[in-house]
Amino acid sequence: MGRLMNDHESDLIAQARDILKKKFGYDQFRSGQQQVIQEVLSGHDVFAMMPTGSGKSICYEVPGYLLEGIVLIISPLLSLMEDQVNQLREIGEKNVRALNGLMHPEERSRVLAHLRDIRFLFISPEMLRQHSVLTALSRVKLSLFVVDEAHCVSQWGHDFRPDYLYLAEIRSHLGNPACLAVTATADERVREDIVRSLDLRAVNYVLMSVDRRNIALAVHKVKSSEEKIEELCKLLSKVQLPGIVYCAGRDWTEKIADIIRQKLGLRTAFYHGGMEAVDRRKIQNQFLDGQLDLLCCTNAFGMGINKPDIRLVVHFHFPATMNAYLQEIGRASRDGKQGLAILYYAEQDEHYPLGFIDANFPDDTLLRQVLRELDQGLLKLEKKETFLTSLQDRGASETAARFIFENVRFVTRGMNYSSIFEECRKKITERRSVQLNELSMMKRYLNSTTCRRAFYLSVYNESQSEKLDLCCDQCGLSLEAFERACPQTSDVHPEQTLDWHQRLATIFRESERDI
DNA sequence: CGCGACCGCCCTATGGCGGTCGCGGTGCCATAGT
Repeated sequence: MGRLMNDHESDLIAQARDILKKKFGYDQFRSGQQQVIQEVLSGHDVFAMMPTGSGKSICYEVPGYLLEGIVLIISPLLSLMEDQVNQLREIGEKNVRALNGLMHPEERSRVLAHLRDIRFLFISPEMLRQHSVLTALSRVKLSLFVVDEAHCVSQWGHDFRPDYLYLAEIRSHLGNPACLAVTATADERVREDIVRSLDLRAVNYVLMSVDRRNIALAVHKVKSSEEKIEELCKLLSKVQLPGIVYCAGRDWTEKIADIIRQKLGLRTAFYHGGMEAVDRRKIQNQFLDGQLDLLCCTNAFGMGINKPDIRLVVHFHFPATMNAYLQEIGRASRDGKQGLAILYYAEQDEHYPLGFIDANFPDDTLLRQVLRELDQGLLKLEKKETFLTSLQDRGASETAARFIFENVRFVTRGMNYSSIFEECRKKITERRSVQLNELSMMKRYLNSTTCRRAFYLSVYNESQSEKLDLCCDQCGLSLEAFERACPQTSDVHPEQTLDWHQRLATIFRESERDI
């Protein structure tokens, strides 16, 4: 950073620029890319925080052509992997493969048998822990160990997807290739957590601003869900679309999609983790293709989505952390045009995140019971699936069941069960307090009486450079002002919009009658 | 934590009320059994 390049380094960069032109057709690196690539080519561990859409993938793709060996990319979602593989195929790269559980076992073996022909290999953290995979990979040279969407390490590794916490061990087993961790959102605590979990050494940080100056922000405090729906309808008839509505629960995504479709006639769909993979793919594609005006979804939607013209991100319920919030609103207006992020907040909404935090961990009674049964040999860790099912039968969530499994399995023989209990308790208390702290930061944002942007920037140790015209509700932004600055274009269902004004009038007449 | 679904109670009606209980969001992979 700021230091002068030596001859060797400038030579590498010249080569990198050559690849960028030849393979990807770009003349210049975008902000951040060159710095990351330079550090990667010099063999350093790099932590990069770059906004989505800034060309994160170039940062490992270009080095892939200059370094000897395989670029291994750890990717959190199978659908994302699929997209990433296709993108590389589109530029004519044949030596790119994914390795995951959806593949036929035979095909998987074939990939492992011909690793030397591969330049880019996409893989899930779970697959990476398989013996056969690890053995095969340890026999070849890896040029780079990329952790894509690296916030998952911190967000999911400690409970939801524990395999994320084994990446450091795996990397060391694979001869410690240089590591590139990339994400769009990680505050300082999350960054430290990622660096520690991945065991990054002498790490170079490339941190770009998280400020999305073209997204106006607002928090709208209400009393009830009914009021939210009313406000949402009003909003949707005034501002530009397409948009996303984030809800805390699956049921709400379906309910809101229904209401919007009926009341406003907008092309609306819902999306959540309870749906079949094919349906999810279908809805995602429809949204990307511009066949939908609005998508109501849980936090299942969004990772790896790069649709440039999303104009609106609504939070019908607030997310559990500021990182998640930034991640979600950051999906708006990637094309640089003006966008809007509006959050509806009712105090009772807090029960969602509180409930989620609770469901992540076993309660004391279950924990004690399970440990006693393990001690007496009534339960066995050797049969993982049986163990997990047994815990879930007693009311533990899948995550809580796995929490016990992961934390008990490596306990040394000499340890007695009451001290294991205390160890687990300690860990639960720690993790819970981390999550409660993040929630309380989120609540501070919601209740903030100063500039929203200044607040979230301060969470990332940044400060605001200059005042924006369309900043946030605390800086005087009103829906009317926003509407004036960004009038709804009439190409989105004008007849239904008119229809809605008539219906709104009818609703008001009806409610007057009720009073 | 707090919601909504469900149950049982009231004691002669098909409803309303209060208590209890379970659930809630994110996704990999395996393996057993057809």
